[in-house]
Amino acid sequence: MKKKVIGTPFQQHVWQTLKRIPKGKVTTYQRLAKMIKRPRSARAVGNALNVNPYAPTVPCHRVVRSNGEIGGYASGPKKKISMLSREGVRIIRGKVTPLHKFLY
DNA sequence: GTCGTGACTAGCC
DNA sequence: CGGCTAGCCACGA
Repeated sequence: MKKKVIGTPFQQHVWQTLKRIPKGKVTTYQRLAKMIKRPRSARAVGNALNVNPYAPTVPCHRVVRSNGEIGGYASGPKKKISMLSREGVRIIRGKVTPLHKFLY
């Protein structure tokens, strides 16, 4: 079994950082971008998640916007809300509440 | 709350 | 190889 999915160091870093987030916690695109030394690449981060070959391995549903909004999800925003709600994250009107409390 | 601009990468022709 | 477009976005006015 040789999983040689490299893609780009950028994407790998994004996935690795996202994977290290504990359950019941969430993060924002901007914060995640800063973690990977690319504070201006919040977009690239979102793009990386969209193409992530580790879909079930990378909890992309734990990533929300800085505004606390769910943003989007490759499998459907409803799914994202359902998963977060299932982990104990309170979603009100499609937004994480209180976001700061669940921020990693 | 809305509008417009900025910054980064991947994919396609 | 070179240029252009789109994306799970963010911030300031």
